Amino acid sequence: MIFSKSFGYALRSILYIALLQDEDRKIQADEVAEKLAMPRHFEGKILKRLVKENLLISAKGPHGGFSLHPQTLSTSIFRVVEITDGLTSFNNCVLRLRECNSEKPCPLHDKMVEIKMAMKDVLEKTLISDLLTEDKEEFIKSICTLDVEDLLQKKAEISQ
Amino acid sequence: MIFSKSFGYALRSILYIALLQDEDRKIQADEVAEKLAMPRHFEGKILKRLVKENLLISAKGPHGGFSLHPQTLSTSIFRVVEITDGLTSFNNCVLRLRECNSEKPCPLHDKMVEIKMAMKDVLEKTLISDLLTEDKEEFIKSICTLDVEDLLQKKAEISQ
DNA sequence: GTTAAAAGAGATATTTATGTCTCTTATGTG
DNA sequence: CACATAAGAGACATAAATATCTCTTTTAAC
Repeated sequence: MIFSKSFGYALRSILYIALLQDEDRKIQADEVAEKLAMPRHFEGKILKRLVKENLLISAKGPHGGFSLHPQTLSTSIFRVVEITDGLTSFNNCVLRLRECNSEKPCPLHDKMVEIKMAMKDVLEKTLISDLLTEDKEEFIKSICTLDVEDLLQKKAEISQ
Repeated sequence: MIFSKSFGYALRSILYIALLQDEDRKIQADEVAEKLAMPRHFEGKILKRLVKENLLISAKGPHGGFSLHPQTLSTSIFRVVEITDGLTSFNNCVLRLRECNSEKPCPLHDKMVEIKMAMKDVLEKTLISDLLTEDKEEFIKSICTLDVEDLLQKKAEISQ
């Protein structure tokens, strides 16, 4: 796969929190894990990392949980890839040759530079905010495996 | 990484064999492994697979070894990726959501289709023959970690 | 047909990514 | 301050990719 499974977990978590957070309500790791069908503690580590990287803000204790860092909506997908997968895909030779560069290119070098640049370009230009849509219900369906009705209802209950 | 380590081994092996094979001389797995610094038996499995997929031809016994299947020069890199890595990168959602498609797209779907198509296009249009150059010596340097002089000399000794 | 060379095949080992479990730390609330 | 809640952290487990080892099969050459 192009990106790790962790990347999928990270991005979906961010989007879920972006959509369902509220001034009155932070999102708990338990909820994210359950609603998005992720392994609870594995996801916990990813969220921790996202906090460390200033994409999320966390709060311990009762009514604690996660919320988006203010600047996260204008953060690129490329940044998320960087955090979960690192930049080796973009910086290193696909044939994994140490001495491959524009001076001493491997046979695939030029073709791959073309592909990588195109990919990087799309990822850098796509912001978290670009991925959110108006239709919350449809959106949540698109990143959840579970039914969404009780979920939106739950949010309504809490935020009122 | 975009492609597996196996892909690198496979492609480099094919290119090495393409370059150094001769009507008089097949290339042994031992030689490929040594010259391209690959783990001998892991590479053996990859070569076996390439034989099964009709990219290489093998011969057992003394003076046996591997040679290119006639059509391999006009085979695309995409085919090699398909053999070593499968097509999941191209066919599946990067967020690994089962129900992601053009009807019910995940938030990244359209962007990724764009990226994947661009990548697939380059890979399909790039043939093994496109990667080979006239300058054999430089070429071998570009896919080997070792010095090439004694290697070309060896070939000269054998093929005369 | 014996022998040596080389691929093929299967068992096992290691590494990396992913997943689970348990305990600790911090904090809001009564 | 006591307590419950939720994140954080570290030990341990499993799965998948990569790597190694040993044995078997095929075949050319004598």
